[in-house]
Amino acid sequence: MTKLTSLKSEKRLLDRRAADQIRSHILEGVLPAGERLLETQLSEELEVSRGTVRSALAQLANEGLVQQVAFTRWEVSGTSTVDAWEIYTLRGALEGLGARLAAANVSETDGMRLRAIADDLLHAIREGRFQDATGIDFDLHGAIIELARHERLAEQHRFIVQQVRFHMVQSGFLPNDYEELIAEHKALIEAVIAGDADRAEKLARNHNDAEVKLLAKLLKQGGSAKPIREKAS
Amino acid sequence: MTKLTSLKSEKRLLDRRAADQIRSHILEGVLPAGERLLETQLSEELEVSRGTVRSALAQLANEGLVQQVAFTRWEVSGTSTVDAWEIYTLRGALEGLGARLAAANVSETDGMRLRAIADDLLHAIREGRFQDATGIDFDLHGAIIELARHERLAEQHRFIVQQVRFHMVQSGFLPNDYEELIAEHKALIEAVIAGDADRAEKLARNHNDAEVKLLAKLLKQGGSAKPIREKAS
DNA sequence: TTTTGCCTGATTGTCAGCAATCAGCAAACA
DNA sequence: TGTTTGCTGATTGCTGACAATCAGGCAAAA
Repeated sequence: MTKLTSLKSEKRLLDRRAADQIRSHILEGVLPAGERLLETQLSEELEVSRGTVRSALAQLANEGLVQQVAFTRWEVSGTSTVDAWEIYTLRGALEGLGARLAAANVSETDGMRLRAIADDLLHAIREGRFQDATGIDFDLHGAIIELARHERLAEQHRFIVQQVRFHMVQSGFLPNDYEELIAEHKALIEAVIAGDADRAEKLARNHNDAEVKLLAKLLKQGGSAKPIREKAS
Repeated sequence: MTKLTSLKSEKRLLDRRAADQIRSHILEGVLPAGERLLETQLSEELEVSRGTVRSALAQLANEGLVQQVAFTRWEVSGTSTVDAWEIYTLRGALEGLGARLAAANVSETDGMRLRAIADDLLHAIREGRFQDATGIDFDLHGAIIELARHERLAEQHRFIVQQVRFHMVQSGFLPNDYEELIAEHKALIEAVIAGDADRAEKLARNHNDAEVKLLAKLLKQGGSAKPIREKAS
């Protein structure tokens, strides 16, 4: 007899599924920043009522992917340089805590798992599959956070990773030095596996430093609050 | 002609106001953990439709104050020792980042403002107004976060502070050494004012250490997942 | 006595329609 | 010609009613 699994997760409610679909479209760049979202139109396309769409949009607003102007409009949010700076600094703090806790919890099988993911990442980069590499990168950080066994931290981390993806889609941002990326990851997971909490935290926090410093520099220069177009044509 | 002010903030939408009311009741302990919430009953008491109540409950679920079992029930969430450990560790990480950034931004007037709030706190404690003191304590930490000029951090901080309040209400927790509390606050704000980012971060992170260590100890001993009653009588 | 199946009242999930509000345009006016 | 004012179509906010689902009780079968 194969292991049975709860059906609860399958039987997702309509509003959740509607949110899933709209979210995918946003994170794949089909719906660009500033794009207006009409409740009626969405309800027709998704074949659900307007109330259900409203509930879905409210969820996405909580995730920061859309924003509403009361009585007027829903639109896809835009991410500015300031937003990017916020996202990466917050990510550093969260992953720092995660790495610290992970180092305290890590088992031998956990360590093997981390090394396996890092290996996948290495291969993806070596073979030029950069799209895959980005996904595996997130997986690796997610795996470390999982080891922290901290539900709220995991929740916040999922949120911030989604924000990172959101910003990457909108800005077309990609890592520019894959060799350094690999080296940093290797050092981080080895520190976690060694149980060196201080070092693991420091490495996790510094992992985004290149981006944060670049963004801070941009802010000092231009201070352009919202370079991404705010209104759809 | 007196200065006019925007009505936008007043004219809050019905579902937001409904959420505000229910939230107050929960955070004041009127609605204890595990208390069942009926959409129909709430809609009658608040004199709004069930749909509006649903929207309000969805917001509170996002804030972690209530939880729903699909097709079955809404209830006020309970906070366990594990939850408390999560809340305080997360708080440390967030306030650490906040203090670091605040130290980089702080102006002279900011410093005076912080010292004034710390003074209020001192007086409240000396005069035995411990209820007020708790509020001023949160204000002080909020003021530091504000100096970080980091909208997402501020948002997360508001969330985690609400969780702290939620847990305090449910567990009846209160600080036990006010003298140490005062000393720690004083050291923290002086480090921020001095612009010593490293020290400010360290102090902010260690501020919760006493609680975190106590909670970690409790977890190692009992490991009671959910001591707060799960179901209402 | 225990298990199984069914039924029922209660509660949540979804829908379609009415009410409130707004942005933009056009007419009236200075 | 530039500005104000009132109108209008479009869109969101809210409501009441119907559909889907569930927990618990009761009775028949094992």
